[in-house]
Amino acid sequence: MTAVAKSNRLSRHFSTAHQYLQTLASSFRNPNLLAEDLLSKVLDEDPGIKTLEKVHSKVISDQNLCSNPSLAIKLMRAYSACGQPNVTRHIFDEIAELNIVFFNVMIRSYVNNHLYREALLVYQNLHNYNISPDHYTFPCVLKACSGSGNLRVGFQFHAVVVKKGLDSNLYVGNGLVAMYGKCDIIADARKVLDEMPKRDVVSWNSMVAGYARNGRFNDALDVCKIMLSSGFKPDAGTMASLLPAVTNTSSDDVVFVKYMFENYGRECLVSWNVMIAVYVNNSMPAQAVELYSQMQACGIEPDAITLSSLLPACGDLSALLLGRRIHEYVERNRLRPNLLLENALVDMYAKCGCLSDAREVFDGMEIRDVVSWTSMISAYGMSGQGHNAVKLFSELKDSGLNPDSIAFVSILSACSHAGLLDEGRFCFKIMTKEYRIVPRIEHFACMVDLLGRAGKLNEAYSFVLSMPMEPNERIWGALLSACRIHSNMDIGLVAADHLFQLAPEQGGYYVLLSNIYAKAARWEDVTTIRSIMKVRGIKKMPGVSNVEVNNRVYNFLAGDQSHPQSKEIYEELDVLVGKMKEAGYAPETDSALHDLEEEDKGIHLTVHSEKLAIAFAIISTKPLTPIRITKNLRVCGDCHVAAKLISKITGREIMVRDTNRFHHIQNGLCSCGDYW
DNA sequence: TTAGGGTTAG
Repeated sequence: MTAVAKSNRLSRHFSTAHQYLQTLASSFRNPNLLAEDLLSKVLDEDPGIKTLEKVHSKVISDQNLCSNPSLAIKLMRAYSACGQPNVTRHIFDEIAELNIVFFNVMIRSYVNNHLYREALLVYQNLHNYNISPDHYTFPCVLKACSGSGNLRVGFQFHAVVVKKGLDSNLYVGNGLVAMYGKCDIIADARKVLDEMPKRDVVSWNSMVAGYARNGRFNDALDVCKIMLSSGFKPDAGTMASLLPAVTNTSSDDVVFVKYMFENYGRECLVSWNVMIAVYVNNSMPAQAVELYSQMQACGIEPDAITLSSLLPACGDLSALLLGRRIHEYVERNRLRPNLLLENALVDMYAKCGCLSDAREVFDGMEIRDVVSWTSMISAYGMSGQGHNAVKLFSELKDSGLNPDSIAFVSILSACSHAGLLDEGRFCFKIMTKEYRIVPRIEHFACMVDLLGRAGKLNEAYSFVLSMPMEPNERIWGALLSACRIHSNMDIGLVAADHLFQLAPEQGGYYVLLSNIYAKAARWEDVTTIRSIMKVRGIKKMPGVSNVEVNNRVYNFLAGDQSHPQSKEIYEELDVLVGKMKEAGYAPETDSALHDLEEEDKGIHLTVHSEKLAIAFAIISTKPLTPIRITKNLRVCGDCHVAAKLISKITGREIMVRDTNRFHHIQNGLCSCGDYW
């Protein structure tokens, strides 16, 4: 009986690695059972590190097994799969008679563990043993080149491959296409592909990936079409390859990926994951959530990648109930620890305004990276808890991790929202001096916002003028916004002038300027701006408020009457306004003054989208249930006052997330301290 | 043996 046949026979009797191990002891007593077969089988079954170590010690303790090359190779592979390439190396170094297979396994172990330099050094060592690399060696070392950005060595390998006549090998050709694609030498990748005598789906997908990572969606698409006409069926890998080209892209591109998904991918989890990611990366969170429910209806179980992709959509939509369900699923299916997934959970809770839940996940993490810290810092920042953000930022610095550029955007923004002028200035200083991070325009925008909100308008303006790059819309926007808060006409006009050049179609800036004029009682100028807007056909983006009630997200526009319970909603609002007036509420009836970021001028303030969403939540949920609103524009001053009063009248906690931040409103007070 | 799917700011 051959070894394979014996092994197959054994595998019918012993279905798990655990059973093999249990039988192992008896195998030494029973000469009819070969220890080699048993150990070999255990190693083939993806053993965990503990099982692996047991097998390893058995091998070491037996003279015959110790010199068995097949077991040695399997041990090397298994350690690599457990993320322990150093142990793989240790075994490799002990082998008496090395051959190309040992070298290939060693190189692959390093590459799979991202140790590209080490992999290339092992390749160099081949010459000392007079061993020639083969068609298994090159795909691996080519990957080491692209992984380490070592294009020069990549070119050398290509020359060696041609010299050895290995360029006609499918795997080597695929390796070359992938290497050139990842090193952004797309023309060379294409040349290799075109000259390959034989191609498979991996060849095509590697080319698609090359174009996609260079943002060339149309070329990637053309390759898909050639692939189809050559008789190859795109698969989940094709979709996954396309993904980098389909972020913030046109709706046509999204439609095409959807077509691929519908026709070639509905069977495979990876395709669902890609399609969800495409929706999320193109600001289509509702479609991502919808697709996820279809996926569940099809009986396809999500994995950690599905959920990490979907959680940002929950955050965007403030879909807390779905977010919580996902969290429960993660716990139930033991998907933790998983750094990316846990980071996504922290962020989801933060975006849903659940700071304590976010902190609980953060505190429970075994390993945290700079993304984890940044998510938590910005969670505090968004909620106006600047001091907590500063405290956590200081802990991040002490943790041994280095805050990166994004972490600094978060902390600067947190300082700005909380009016922490000195702390913000300090952070900007250490970013450049201590961490040697070159400030990007985002950092400057945060500083302008910080200085401007705090009333240091001249300093903010000087800061803008001293910037090493051309100020953009965000910079002037932050300055104009600050000028409105502090009624600074001179600087406000300068900022507005730039904004009308940079973004002439953005209605919001015209409104901000008209607010400044109105506050200065320059009514003629207010009228002029209104007429300019009318003549140019400039409209404000309509305000939309979302509220999650009974597992569904409802949208409201200003003056919305489309909801089936519209009559009850307006009746409730009337009752509330009555009570609010008793409590001293006076609507800001002067349109120019309250016209911050709000909806259509023709509609009365009481029917702003936030108010409708609040009234709907009140009649649809049990008393004292917290209300969570998400708005696509900044909350207007009148709605802020109204929400505070409603929280006092109804005893409800009201959380409003607008484009900038959170307002946690309770018992008549807001977490922003009216600083926003 | 080869490709390919995930998290953070503004």
